[in-house]
Amino acid sequence: MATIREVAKRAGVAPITVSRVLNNSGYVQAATRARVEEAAAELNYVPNMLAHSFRSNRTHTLALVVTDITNPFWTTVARGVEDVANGQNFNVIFCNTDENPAKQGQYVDMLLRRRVDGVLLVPADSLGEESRQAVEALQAQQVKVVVLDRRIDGVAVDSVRGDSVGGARQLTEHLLALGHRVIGCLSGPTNLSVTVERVSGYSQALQAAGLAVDERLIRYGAFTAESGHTQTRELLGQAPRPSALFAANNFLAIGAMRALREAGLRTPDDMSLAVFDDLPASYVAEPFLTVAAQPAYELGAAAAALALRRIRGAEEQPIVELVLPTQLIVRVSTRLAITAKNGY
Amino acid sequence: MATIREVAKRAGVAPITVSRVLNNSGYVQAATRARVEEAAAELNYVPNMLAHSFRSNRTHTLALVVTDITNPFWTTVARGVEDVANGQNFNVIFCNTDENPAKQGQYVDMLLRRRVDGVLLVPADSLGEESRQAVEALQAQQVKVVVLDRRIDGVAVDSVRGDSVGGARQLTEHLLALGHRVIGCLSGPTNLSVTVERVSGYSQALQAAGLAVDERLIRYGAFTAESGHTQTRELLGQAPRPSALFAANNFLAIGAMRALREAGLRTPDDMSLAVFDDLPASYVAEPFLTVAAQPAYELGAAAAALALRRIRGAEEQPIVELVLPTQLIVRVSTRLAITAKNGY
DNA sequence: CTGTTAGCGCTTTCAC
DNA sequence: GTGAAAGCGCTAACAG
Repeated sequence: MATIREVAKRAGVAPITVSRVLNNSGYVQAATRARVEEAAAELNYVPNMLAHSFRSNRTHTLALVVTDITNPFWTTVARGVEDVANGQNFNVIFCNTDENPAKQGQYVDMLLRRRVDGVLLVPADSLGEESRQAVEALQAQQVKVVVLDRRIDGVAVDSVRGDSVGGARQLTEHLLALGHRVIGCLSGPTNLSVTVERVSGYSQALQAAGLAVDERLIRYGAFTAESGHTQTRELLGQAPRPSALFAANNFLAIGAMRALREAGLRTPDDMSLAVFDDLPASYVAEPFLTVAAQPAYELGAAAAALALRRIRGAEEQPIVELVLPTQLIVRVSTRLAITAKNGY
Repeated sequence: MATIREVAKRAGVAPITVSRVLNNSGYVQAATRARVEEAAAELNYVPNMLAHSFRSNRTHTLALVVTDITNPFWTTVARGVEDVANGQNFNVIFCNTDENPAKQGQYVDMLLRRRVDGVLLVPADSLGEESRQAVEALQAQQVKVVVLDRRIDGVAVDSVRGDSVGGARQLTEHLLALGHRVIGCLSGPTNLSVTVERVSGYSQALQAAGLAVDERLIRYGAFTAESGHTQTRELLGQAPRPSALFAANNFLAIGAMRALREAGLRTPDDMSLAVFDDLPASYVAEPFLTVAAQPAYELGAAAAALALRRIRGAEEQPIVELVLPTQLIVRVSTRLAITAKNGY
């Protein structure tokens, strides 16, 4: 495997000149450049990026640390990241934490050893101690960090996320406008900012409508179909029984729909369902759920762009906190309460 | 940032001893080891994997080159890859080719420069020239390649894929057993082995049942919802009109369902639908489609394991060609032809 | 069991 | 514009 030295010899120049040609750095005469390029081609030269990275301390690598790439939301985010990164000659390493801070910590160590230039982090426990430490550990080694989707408090770091409060409020307002007065809230783990914010958006909408927030109607759990199933069963088994559900994430909604079906309830006839996060159009033949859609691709793309900007040297710029709006898409899983079979 | 030299100085040993401790290579006395570890901890030492990789020519990195990570099938494969890789201290770089051989070529160049240890490649044009060249270019630089999902002929390379022929035959036999005699076939690009094999499985089942293969019933296109939509409309607009459809991939089925709905046809009452590839359970509230499910996670895991095995030095082992069986899951999108409204 | 020497392939620094 | 020298941090090869 040819080295830069061999190319230099063949072109009759010094290695450094070859380096300058290949990296487009410094001035090289057109004729010299041509000779170098010819020599490189003849030798089938493949630059050794390891040596390059080692020497220059720049790996041209981003890491995307998500909870589970299997969730279509993260998949779409990932695609946005990859497209932007690839466009700027960066590669992306993917990591799944499964919402596990310990696993997140291991990944952070690995990424530190690897000297990745930037990390896009979806904190496993955004409101906990460990995620903040992870960010600080990364930043201490000059790794550019962008916090994705969730908020971490008490640390100066760029962040990109969807408007959880706004989206939840939109959906709840929509349900209220349809006449629903008893609205169940399915949500996630309490240590995540998105849970807190979405429940908060839900509560805000109720209060703005002059309604009291009934804690019995708010469930917490995991952002999974199983948890959505459990939470829904709990809500169905108690009084007051809701005429509509707000699901704080797509998987929760899937579980809710299963529980409703098992209980012999139909959506939207017996129960309206409004959901945070859409499913990609290619997954569903007949879009059905009323959702607050986050711009998943754009979130990923923006986060990558932000990280790359810092990596290119925008160190002095002020911290960026990007909150992208959600889009309310009314489909057929929600309907007027007055027409619902249960009489609300 | 502390180096191995500083750790060595602090521990009163030579750098190489520190290296041996950190890499668990060679013998080191327990006491020495303890001192080194203590020194490393005190200095908050983070090994420089760049230097390590550069020197040892091993990056501990795998690349997964798929067509589009946004397809839930690839997402699941990716998860399998990542889990196995991470378990052996490897990281994974993801690349999307969008079925574009040129993009694939660019990625291969990049991965070559990066000196990744292994590449799991879903060839963009498996039956074309460029994918074979990509594999050969990689192998020429000692990169371990595993071809995923699709077949590339004429090159000695490990491969892992689902049983396309068998799965397609299973589904078609199922439709035949239900009494369907005119079965449409929606399929993908002709330059992919999976297209050829799935159409072949479809044809085999027909022939085994003593039926002629009617070319008018076989459509080709892209593995997308849009194409499934188009292909279905074409089939609906011609004679003989099928009473059942076989879709060679999940996205095709989504498009087919849309086209059927637009045409006022219901599944399975007016048209049975059997599909290659399942959707992950967490995406669908009510699993509906009769499918031949590929073990997506296992495919990814097996491919990663195979690559890692080669990387660990199983150079001399014979070429492995792993074909994992599909599982027929009969749900409610297929039914007896005799009961169908169109009178078959 | 531990150390010395050398060098991976490239780029930084300084000279011309 | 181009080059010579030095060295990034680590480990292979060989001593002891």
